[in-house]
Amino acid sequence: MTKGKTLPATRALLRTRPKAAERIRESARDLFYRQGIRAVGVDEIVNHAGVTKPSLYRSFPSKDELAADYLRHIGEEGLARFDAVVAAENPRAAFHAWLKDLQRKATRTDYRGCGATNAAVEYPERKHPARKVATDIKRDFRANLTALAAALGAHKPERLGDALLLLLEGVYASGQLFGPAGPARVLIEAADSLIEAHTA
Amino acid sequence: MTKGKTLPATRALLRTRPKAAERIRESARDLFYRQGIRAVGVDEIVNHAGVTKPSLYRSFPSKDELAADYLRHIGEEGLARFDAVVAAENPRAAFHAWLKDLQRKATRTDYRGCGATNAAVEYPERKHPARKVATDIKRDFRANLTALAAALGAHKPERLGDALLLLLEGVYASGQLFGPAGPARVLIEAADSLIEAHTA
DNA sequence: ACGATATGTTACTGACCGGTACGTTCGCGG
DNA sequence: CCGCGAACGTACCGGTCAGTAACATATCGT
Repeated sequence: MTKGKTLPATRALLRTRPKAAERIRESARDLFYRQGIRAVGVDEIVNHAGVTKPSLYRSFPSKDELAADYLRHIGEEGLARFDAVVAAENPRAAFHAWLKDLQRKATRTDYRGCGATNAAVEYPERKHPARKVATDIKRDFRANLTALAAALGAHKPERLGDALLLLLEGVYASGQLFGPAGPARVLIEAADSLIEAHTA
Repeated sequence: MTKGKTLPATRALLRTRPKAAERIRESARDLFYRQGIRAVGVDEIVNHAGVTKPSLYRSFPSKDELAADYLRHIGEEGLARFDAVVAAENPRAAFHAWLKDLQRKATRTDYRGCGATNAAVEYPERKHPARKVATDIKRDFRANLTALAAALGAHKPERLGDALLLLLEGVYASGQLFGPAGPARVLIEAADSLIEAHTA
């Protein structure tokens, strides 16, 4: 015990996420996205994950933080996919493919929009953990759209980026309001019109 | 008592909405919009209205139906305002004014978007009373936008209407995500671009 | 085989949820 | 001024919410 630290390296290595926590994460993602965060209780999450409540609270300090974690995952995934578009050899084509993919998803009957936007709707209070993550995601997304607009040769990248952001948020919202025959069908031609107007 | 009906006219007149119910309606509108429907309990509503819970349940069968009533009010108000735009002498100018007004509201720090869209986010289940009203509102709104697009001389009114719907839903969502400096600032020029592309 | 770490089990808390049985006050017509 | 019904309040219900305490067991590297 003379100033012994009990193997710090081992401790660091064993810090890999255990199995129960990961199951909880996956269940939370599924349930939070499909039903909304407020609509899902922690009991439902642990049942779906096949674990018990104490396991949840050993890995996450609260339901709010679990929701924030769920949103962080959304943010990382979504922003990474968009970074690839911006950095693509042909940004125009890459963006077009990205739009087609979004259009396909947004016209499915069970589409639920953007989890981050939905979370901001559910938690208007700005200091809420989930709300804060959602706001950060959208800030980054907006910056990415500006970068994309620049890569597309826009005269005013911020303004084209914002116009595209309006369009995309519109797809997120209206995709879950109208079904497969919703307004998302005009997404690509509308995006093209905006791009055209900013690059002519 | 010979077949006496006890003054039917008087009864009909006294059927005017009593005071408590109207206070409840107003409180519900305020709280539901600002905080979201799920976030507001019936106790908070009746406290805000200065009445008691039984008064609420005498005028409304359930919280869900009160939420549906709140949305019906939103729908009537919003659709009436938009009908005036479509039927205006100069639809283009009337729509422009409508957009400016929306832009002004959507860039306020406490903006909370469209109550109907928010309700659909909070209640994905399609058979929920609030969700049903929200869906109806959006269906009518979409039809109104198509009518507006026709009045603006669009070659394909449905497609311009849908494009504008995407833009507007985008304003609703991003207005509450970004503050006053949000992407709603490009709303009018984006709408003009879309209209231009469909009327050229 | 050991010790540490991860997980399960059970039961519980206090707060809050939507909703209701029942008593009380008010206003108006006779 | 009485009586009667409409409007409203008091007090409560069972259920569910997020979160926790205490203890038993499983798993794994060494």
